[in-house]
Amino acid sequence: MTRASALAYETMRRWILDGEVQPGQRLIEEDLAQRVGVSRTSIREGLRRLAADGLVRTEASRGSFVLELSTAEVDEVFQLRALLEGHAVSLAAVHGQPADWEELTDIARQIDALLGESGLEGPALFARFQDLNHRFHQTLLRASRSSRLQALAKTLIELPLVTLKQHGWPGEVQVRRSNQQHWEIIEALRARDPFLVRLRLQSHLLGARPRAMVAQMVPATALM
Amino acid sequence: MTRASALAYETMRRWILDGEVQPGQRLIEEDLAQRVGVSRTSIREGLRRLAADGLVRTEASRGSFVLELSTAEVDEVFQLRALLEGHAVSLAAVHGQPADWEELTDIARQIDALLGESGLEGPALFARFQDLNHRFHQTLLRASRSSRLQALAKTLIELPLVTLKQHGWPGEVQVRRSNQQHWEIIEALRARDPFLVRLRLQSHLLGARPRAMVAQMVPATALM
DNA sequence: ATCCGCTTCAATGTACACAAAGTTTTGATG
DNA sequence: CATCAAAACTTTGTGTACATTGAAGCGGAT
Repeated sequence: MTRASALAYETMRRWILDGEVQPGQRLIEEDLAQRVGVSRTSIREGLRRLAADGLVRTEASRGSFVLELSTAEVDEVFQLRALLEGHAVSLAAVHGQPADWEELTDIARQIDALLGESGLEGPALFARFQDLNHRFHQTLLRASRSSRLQALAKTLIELPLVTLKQHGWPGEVQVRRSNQQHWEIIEALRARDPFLVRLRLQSHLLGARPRAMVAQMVPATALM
Repeated sequence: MTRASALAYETMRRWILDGEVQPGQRLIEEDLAQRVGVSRTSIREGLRRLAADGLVRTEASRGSFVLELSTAEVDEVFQLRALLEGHAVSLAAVHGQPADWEELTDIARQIDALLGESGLEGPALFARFQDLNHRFHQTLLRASRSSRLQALAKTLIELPLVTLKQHGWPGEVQVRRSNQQHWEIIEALRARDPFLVRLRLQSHLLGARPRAMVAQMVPATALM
């Protein structure tokens, strides 16, 4: 995959993740080709990659549609993330290097700094936090030294982003609590305690689900 | 995706899983188009789907290559299977229906029947067992009622098949032991015991790894 | 007025042709 | 004989035209 189809893929991916196209919306190849400025061939290739990522669903001879996620499905994704990322941090505790802890520490510091800045509110705070938080979790995955696990989790992490605008932004309080948990995860990693770090990461993820979802929770015994 | 590209995908997929093309082998689009009897366009679409499944790796402007898996990577895949399928059976114990248990029982009976047939040896026994075993695990996944989990595990299950011919066939003794464990898994499901069934499934999978791999094992604490 | 079937149209699926990139061969030069 | 560069060739990437399919609109019959 080179210039044109990569451009198509990345452009459309951004549109979906940034909410510029709505969940459930039909994507028409000809339109996309015009808007991105490449041929339908490259658009199609991009759409297939997005389908593989799970960000669009393609029905034969009927077109492609932006992913829609019900609340229950978002919850399902978070549970799977807890499972996979829990395993990842557990591996990270064994195989990770001090350089990994440094990187994580750096990100956590930047989030703290964010909270220190006065005048940073709602959408702006959220966007910056979102980005740093994403990097934190990616770094955790990389520290597991398992590229396959990393790939599996990466796709899951992105899915719920399509519905973000519907859930509203988390408040400053929640960001603060979230980063507190990041510090605790780093601590458990430095101690190289695979059990503790797994539990802390799973609490972190399952506790972070949007409030509306908690009602849809599957019994806890099912996750473990 | 309709006739031509589906044909391309399924044909090539079969070639890879049946070992008719070797791991690491380069796949040339023009050749494939001729052999399958469709245009390069459809071949390319098939190749992209195979890449999404992980069965081929595509390098930009350089071509597509059949997946190669080192022993360590096969082991990694089995560990991830243990993680995901362990979770799946745990969910199945909660959400599964009697009809699911019946289906599993039926498959286990067929495997027993296979062992009863005299004169069934090496390759032939293996092929039949392989198929039934695959159906057993697919049924378990379906019983979890989590389509996403099912999709994730499905791709993992197929990966090690590309190297099967290198590992040789399991003996009748191993098939017998394997199916004994299937019966135990069914028993735990009927009892709706999510913990026990998870442990039994994980033992089943990790114990079934080819002997050569055991040397490459990651410490058990890391899996949990 | 409603339902069925036909026509029309819009969008996807497939093939092919040309462009770009990479690899191999060949030949000249030290 | 080895090395490097340029040309020829092979293969992948992209654009465009045509085929097929599904959906929507129209018209007639009951």
